[in-house]
Amino acid sequence: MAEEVKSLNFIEHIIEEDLRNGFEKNNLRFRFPPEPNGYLHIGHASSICLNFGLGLDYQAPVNLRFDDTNPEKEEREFVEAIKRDVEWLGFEWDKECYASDYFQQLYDWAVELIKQGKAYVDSQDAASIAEQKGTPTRPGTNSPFRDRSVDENLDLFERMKNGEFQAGAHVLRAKIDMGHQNMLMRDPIMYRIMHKEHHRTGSDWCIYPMYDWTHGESDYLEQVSHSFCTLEFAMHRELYDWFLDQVYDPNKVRPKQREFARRNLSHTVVSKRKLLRLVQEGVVEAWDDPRMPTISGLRRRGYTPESIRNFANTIGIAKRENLIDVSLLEFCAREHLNKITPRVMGVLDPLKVVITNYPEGQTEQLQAENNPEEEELTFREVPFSRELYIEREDFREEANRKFFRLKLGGEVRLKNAYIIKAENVVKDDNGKILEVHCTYDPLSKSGSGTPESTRKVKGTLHWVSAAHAVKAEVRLYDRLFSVAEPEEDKEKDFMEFINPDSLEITTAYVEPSLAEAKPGDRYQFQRLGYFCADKSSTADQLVFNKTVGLRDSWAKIENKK
RNA sequence: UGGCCUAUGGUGUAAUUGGUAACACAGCUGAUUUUGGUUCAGUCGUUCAAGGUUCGAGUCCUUGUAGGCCAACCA
Repeated sequence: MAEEVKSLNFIEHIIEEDLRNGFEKNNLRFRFPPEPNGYLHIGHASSICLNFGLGLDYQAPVNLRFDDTNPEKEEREFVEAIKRDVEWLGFEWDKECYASDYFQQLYDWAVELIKQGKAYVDSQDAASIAEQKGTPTRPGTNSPFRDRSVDENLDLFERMKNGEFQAGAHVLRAKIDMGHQNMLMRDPIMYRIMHKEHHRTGSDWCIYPMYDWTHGESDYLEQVSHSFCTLEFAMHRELYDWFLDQVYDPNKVRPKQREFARRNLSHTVVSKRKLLRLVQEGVVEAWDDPRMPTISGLRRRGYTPESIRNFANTIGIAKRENLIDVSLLEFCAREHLNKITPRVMGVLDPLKVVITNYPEGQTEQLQAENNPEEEELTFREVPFSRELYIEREDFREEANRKFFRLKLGGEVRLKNAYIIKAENVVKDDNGKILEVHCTYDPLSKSGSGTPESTRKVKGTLHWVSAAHAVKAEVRLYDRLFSVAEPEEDKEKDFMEFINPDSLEITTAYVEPSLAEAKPGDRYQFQRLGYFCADKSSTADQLVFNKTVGLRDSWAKIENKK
C-alpha cells in the first residue's frame, strides 16, 4: 500500500518549512483572537477550525485571546457568548487571555520607546492628523509636535495615563516615517485617551492601546509562534514587525503574522454592522435566529458542530477571493444528520385520508425503524388507524407516470404500514379536496413477510394517524437573501435583497413519539428534511426548526417543466 | 499618478515543490431502495493572456490583463 500523501494548505506549508528550518516543534503555539464586540459567525468558525485544527495536528497549545482594547464597543456578554460558541464547536483552548492583561506591560514598553525617541505625544486633533497622513500616492507631513523632547513626551504621556486630559487632547504616536510607502508606517497612533469603563480593568486606565501596538506584542508575550489573520491585515505586517523589533529578545519565539482570505458564504452577509441591522430592524428575531449565519444561529437551526467543522475543512484555506455556495454547507449538514438523526413522520400540510375498509375505532401499533444507518437497528411504535393525514402535495386526482405518489385508482405504500389505493375524493363547494377515501390491503403490512407485504409499489408516503397525531409549530426557513452576493451591488443597500419568504410558520401533525422532544433534539422528518426542536419548544407546544431539506430530485423534475 | 495581495472546471481546494492536472460540492445518466433520502456506478468540465527559460512549466522569469486591499484616536 502506497502511503497517502497528505496535501497541505499554504499555512501548513509555512509551518512545515519553519520546522524544516529548525524551528522547535515544541515551540509551536497558536491563538484565536476575537474582539468581544459581537457574536461569532460562520466566518469565525473557519478561523477557529484553522487555528484549533493546527493545534490538534501539531499537538500545540492554542490560546483564546480576547482583543479587548476598545472599551467603547466591547462587553462581557460577548466574551461569554464567544466562549460558549468555541466550546460548542468542540475545541479546548490552552489559556484564556485578554489583551487587557497586558496593559501595564504595553505601557512600560511605550515609555521605553519614548525614551529611545521612537514615540512622541501629538497634541493635534484627529482631523489634522488625518490630513497630515497624506494619501497612498502622496507622502504625509510631520506633525509640529514630532520633535518634542523626551522629557516633555514622558511627562505628557504620564499625565495622559493619569487622566489629566480630555479624550482627544493627545495621542501617543510611534515615530517612524511620514513619507513611508505604507501608510500604516506613517507615525501610527499607539494610544488614545478614553475615559471609559473597561469590562475587565474598570477605570484603571484612561488611555487604551491601538490594535497594531497591542496585537503583535500580545502574540509575543504569549509566545505565539504563528499568528494568522485575514488578508486586510497584510499591510499591517510591516508595522507588526516594526513594533516587535522594538521589544524582541532573540532568545524568545518571534511570532510570525501570515494572512489568509476570509471565507465568503453565498446568500448571506457576515459583517457585524450588517448583522446588527438585521437584528435591530427586526428582519430576524435575534442574533441566534436560525436564519442568521452566526454560530448561535446555526446551532439553533440544528447544525451540528461536526458538520461545521467538516465544512471548514472541506472549503480549505487560501489567499484568493472566494464565494462558497451555501449548498456545500447544506451538504455537510445532511451528511452528518443523515447518520445521527432518528427518522420520524410528520405532516406539514395535512390532507385527510379515510381507509374505508379499516374497522372504525381500531388502532394498531406498527413497528417503525428508527434509522436505517444504524449498525444495530432499533424500532419504535407508531399508531395506525382508519383516519390519517398525508401531505397534501402527495395526492393528485390525475397525474402522469412520473408522479409516484397517490392518485385516484393508484396504489401507494404508507411507510411502515399498508399499501392503500385511492378510490375517490370528497370536495367542498369550491372544489377543494377535503378527504381522500382509500382502501387498504390488510395482508400488505410492512414486515409481516406475506407476499402482499413485499409487493413493489412505486411510491412510499409518510403519514400520521389523525387521532393520535400531535400538533407542532414548524418553522420553515429559506435563505435570508435572494441573491448570492447581497453586498455586491454598491448602488443598492443589501437590505433590498432580503428574501421575503425566508420564514414560513406552519402547524404540522407529528407522530406521538415526538411529544418527548427536548430543545435541541434533532430528527429527520422522513421525506421532508432535518428538523431541530427549538429552544422554546415544550411538551405543550412543540416547536421545530427546519435545518435543511432532504435532497429533492422530484423537485428538480417538477422545476424543469 | 503609488504600494501590497491574488488569478487552476459552475463553486471551493489540491498537485509529492519543474515530471500523467486531482478531490469535494453542484450538474447530468443509470442501478439499488418500504424516504423521489441514503448507497453504488458512470459522465460532463480546469491551469487569466502573450512571450521566455527548459527535454519537460499550473509551478520559474518578463510584460500585460482582471479582481481585491490600503488614507478610523476600529479590530
